[in-house]
Amino acid sequence: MKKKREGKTTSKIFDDHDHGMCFDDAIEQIENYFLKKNLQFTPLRRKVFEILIRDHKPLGAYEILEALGRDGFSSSPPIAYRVLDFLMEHGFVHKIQGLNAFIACSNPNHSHSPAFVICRKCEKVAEVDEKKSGISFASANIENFEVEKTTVEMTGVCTTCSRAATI
Amino acid sequence: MKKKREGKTTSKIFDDHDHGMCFDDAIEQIENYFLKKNLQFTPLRRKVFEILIRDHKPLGAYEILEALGRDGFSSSPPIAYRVLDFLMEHGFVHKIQGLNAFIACSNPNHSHSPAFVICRKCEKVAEVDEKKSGISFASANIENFEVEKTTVEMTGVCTTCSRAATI
DNA sequence: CATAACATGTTATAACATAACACTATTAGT
DNA sequence: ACTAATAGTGTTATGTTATAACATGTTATG
Ligand SMILES: [Zn+2]
Ligand SMILES: [Zn+2]
Ligand SMILES: [Zn+2]
Ligand SMILES: [Zn+2]
Repeated sequence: MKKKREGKTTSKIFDDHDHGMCFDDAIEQIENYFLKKNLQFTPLRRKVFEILIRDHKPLGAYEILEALGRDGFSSSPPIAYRVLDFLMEHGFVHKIQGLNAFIACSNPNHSHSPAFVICRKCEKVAEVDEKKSGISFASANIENFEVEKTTVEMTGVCTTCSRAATI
Repeated sequence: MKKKREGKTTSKIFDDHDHGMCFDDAIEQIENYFLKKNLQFTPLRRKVFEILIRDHKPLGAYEILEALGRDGFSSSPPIAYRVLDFLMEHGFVHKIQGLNAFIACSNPNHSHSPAFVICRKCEKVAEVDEKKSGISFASANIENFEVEKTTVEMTGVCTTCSRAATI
């Protein structure tokens, strides 16, 4: 019995989402990055990234594994988790904590503290930057603490879904 | 084989943590709230809250279950999850997504969007408010989206731990 | 080519969470 | 007080997410 995230259709992430780059651009960017950093963009890593960037929505690790299996790759859990960890280290994938799911970065190649907007009805997710979100981390200096990583997720309902509900 | 969160000592949450209220105060506040709202502060709910407020650190659901078992309560998973859901609904408990753990609220009885500061070394957690965190949600109005709930967690290293590392 | 470092494959298991249903206790009407 | 409805708890089973440990393959380097 599966939980959520199964038959949802995908399109633009929210009406005003800035796709930023298409599939090909994303692949090219990650290729260049790996080349520059002397990292191996192996078939497995490429495939995992392709699966995530394909329709650019959050996928659970086991959904990614299924997709890997369909494409002839091994599909035991560590395969996915290892590659996801690697891609996250280099900023090409983020984890959505509130969904236990992973999503391709909308804005790689510049260091950033991503924030996510998550519709709890259609489960679309948009990655937004500080300015767009209205959240500022700039002054997030807690006394006696060195912040290394921030998790910011805003859950709610997108206009499309709230309109649909009132029809 | 257990994972993290096992033998850590507890004291104040970070050096400058404002406890806000002691154990007895916390219990009194929750009692009053339940009374006012005509909710049942049952022995089970009281015990779960006591376990969490006792040393005021994040606990996994299964740690709470163990504590319940030790105190003569049933300790099958739904027991903990149901009570935790209930306490979270009413703002007395928060979930720390990055730790899959639950913590008693440091500032109940006023609606708030909590932010958490998490030391990845000692796993102490402080609940901070917007001003203290330097994060402002005030203008977090995303176009085409109604934000209902925010998750903000800042992970890093507290001064105590970073000092300990350089000795 | 040796060898070290990196990457992947595999099995097993840990850790976290919920579904479904039974039973009990409390509350609300009559 | 009786009864029905609701809320709370108990129990079993299972679903879901993630990691440990170790084996094998692959790639860079001297
Ligand atoms: Zn990003
Ligand atoms: Zn939506
Ligand atoms: Zn709180
Ligand atoms: Zn610390």
